[in-house]
Amino acid sequence: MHTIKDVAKKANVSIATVSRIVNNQSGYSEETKRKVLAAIKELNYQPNALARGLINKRTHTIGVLLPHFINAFGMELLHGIEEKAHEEGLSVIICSTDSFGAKTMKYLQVLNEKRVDGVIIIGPKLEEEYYDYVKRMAVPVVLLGTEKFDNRLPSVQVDNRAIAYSAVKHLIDKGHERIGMIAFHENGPSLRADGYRKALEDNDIIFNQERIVFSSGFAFEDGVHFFRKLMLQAPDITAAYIISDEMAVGAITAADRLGIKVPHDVSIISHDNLRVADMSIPKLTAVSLPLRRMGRTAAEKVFQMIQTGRPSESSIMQHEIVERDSVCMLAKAVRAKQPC
Amino acid sequence: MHTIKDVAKKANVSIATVSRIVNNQSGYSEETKRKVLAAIKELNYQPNALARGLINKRTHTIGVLLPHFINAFGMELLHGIEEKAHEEGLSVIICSTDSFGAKTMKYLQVLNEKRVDGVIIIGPKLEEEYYDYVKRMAVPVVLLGTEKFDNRLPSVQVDNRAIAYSAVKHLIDKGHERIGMIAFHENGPSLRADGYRKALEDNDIIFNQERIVFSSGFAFEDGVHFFRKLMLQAPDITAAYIISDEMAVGAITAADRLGIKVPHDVSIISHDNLRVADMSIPKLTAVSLPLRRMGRTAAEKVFQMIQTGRPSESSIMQHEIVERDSVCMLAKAVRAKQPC
DNA sequence: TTGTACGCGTTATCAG
DNA sequence: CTGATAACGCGTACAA
Repeated sequence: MHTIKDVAKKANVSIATVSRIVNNQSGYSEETKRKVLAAIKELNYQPNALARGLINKRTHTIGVLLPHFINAFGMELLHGIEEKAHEEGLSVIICSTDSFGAKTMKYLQVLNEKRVDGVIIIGPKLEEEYYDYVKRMAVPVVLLGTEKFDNRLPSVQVDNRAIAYSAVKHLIDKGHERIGMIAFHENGPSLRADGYRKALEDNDIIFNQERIVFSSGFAFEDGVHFFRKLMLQAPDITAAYIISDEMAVGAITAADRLGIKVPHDVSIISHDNLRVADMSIPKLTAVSLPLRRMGRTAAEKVFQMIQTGRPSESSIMQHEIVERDSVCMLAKAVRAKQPC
Repeated sequence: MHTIKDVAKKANVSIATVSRIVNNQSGYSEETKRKVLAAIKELNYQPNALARGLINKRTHTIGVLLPHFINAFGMELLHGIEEKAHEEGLSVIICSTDSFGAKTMKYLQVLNEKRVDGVIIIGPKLEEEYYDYVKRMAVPVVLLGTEKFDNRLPSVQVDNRAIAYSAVKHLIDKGHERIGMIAFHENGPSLRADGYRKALEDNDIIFNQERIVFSSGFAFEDGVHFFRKLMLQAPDITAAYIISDEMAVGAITAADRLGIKVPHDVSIISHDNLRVADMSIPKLTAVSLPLRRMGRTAAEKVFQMIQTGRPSESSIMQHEIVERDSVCMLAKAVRAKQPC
């Protein structure tokens, strides 16, 4: 591995001159430029980013903390981040912290030692401990998540209350009134459950506690388990809002075993709109989240913050409903005609 | 951000002493150690990895090149890599090169400039250009893939011919003889198609060109498209080997539209055994690849190479067949009893 | 046990 | 236009 010195020697110039040319500043003749470039090519010289970072105080590297690596959800976010980051000349170091555990502080330290230029934290919430640490790191941090948010730090999110509202409203517009929900069990009030309730109230449908069930996860198995529970508690529902695609697929499987036909007997609208939504039978009508773009936006924010030095605004991303085959009109007259 | 100097000053010792303590070498009294540690804690000192890397010539960072970021397949590999790498104190920089394009050389350069300690390249094959470059980088490189392999570099792979053989054999053992296959279209002979053919021959079943169809991708849509094509070309098959889970799910969807019941009319065995395999209806019988472990193994290899300085052996990982509900016995007598 | 001083590969500030 | 030379933050012989 050759250094700038080797190049200087081979080209018969000083290292300062080589540096100028490499960083294309001004102050050299065409002639020397030619010589130096030739030497660089011949020696296959690559500047040492460590030395550069040491002096410039910029590493062109950011760190991404993401819990629950496995699922497609985080994947999409990460993909968006990576894409945008590389466009801006930033490398990304991934730190997968399954279920946001004790490892997180270790990762944060490593990122700090490596002097990353910024950090993106994916996750539903930010532990106080992490917040204190990144604050001391004094580098741009942006939060990327979908649940609560922490307005001490710039973030990119979606409005979960509005999303739930949209989803339930969609069901209502299709003629449903007895609507169930599989929500996520968390400490404190759930924004999604709120949105669900509000949508009902705004449409003069009375809220029934029996029709909402709280899952402990977002996976397929949770879907089959909690859909069964839901149907036991509220057998009269004609539709359900289920907060993840995988769970929705699980629900369809459970329904199948229960002899319930989707959407004929009960319509299902899901959340996220990942690839599976398009692969299930029937295809899932879902609230679509712009995951990829959210990742890109987060990367864009850190980049801006790195450039300007000033904090960025938070962003709420738009969602939309993608209609497919898991929801149908309730009215019997219509049902006959609809390809339900 | 404080430096080793600040610590030295605050503790009234030299930077050499601080350095010794930080890297816990020997040569200092308990007393000074206490003082220094106190100073470190107070100033919240974190060694600068750039400066360290500059002098130690080790960055404790590896790069991972992976094409087709999106799918769950690469995800699992990446997860395994990340897991093991962090266990060994290595950070991982991801470089996503959708469809292994021109960006790859750029990424390689960046990794080189950042002086990563090693590189893992995920992908079906290694372009000559990339090979030349990584060779000049003179850092450990391991290939992680599933198709061909390049014995100039250590790799971790699976034996695709053996896998296809197993899959088809499984079908044969279940009484099937007219077996179709959706293979991947590539330049040159396909290992999987080979294994398929060999399994047939070994069991005295004549190979029929019509029963094999070549897909241009691995996605759901490819599955629906090529399964239809397959059924058109070879309507008499009773089983099929399909080389990706997503495609298999697509095939089931296509079958559904064609009025073909899986596995009742045609059995399906798929490849990879990702999460979807467990989520489809019926659940997919599949050849399971130890993706996560493959990732871990790849990381382990680079780590070993970094430590020892000598090239590692290549590994062929074992596969297994996970029986679920998409394959059933052919014999009619049996079919009645089987939960097919 | 402890401190001094040099080098790692760059960039930037001066002179020339 | 060009070249010494001092940082950047750290590890490590070598000396004390």
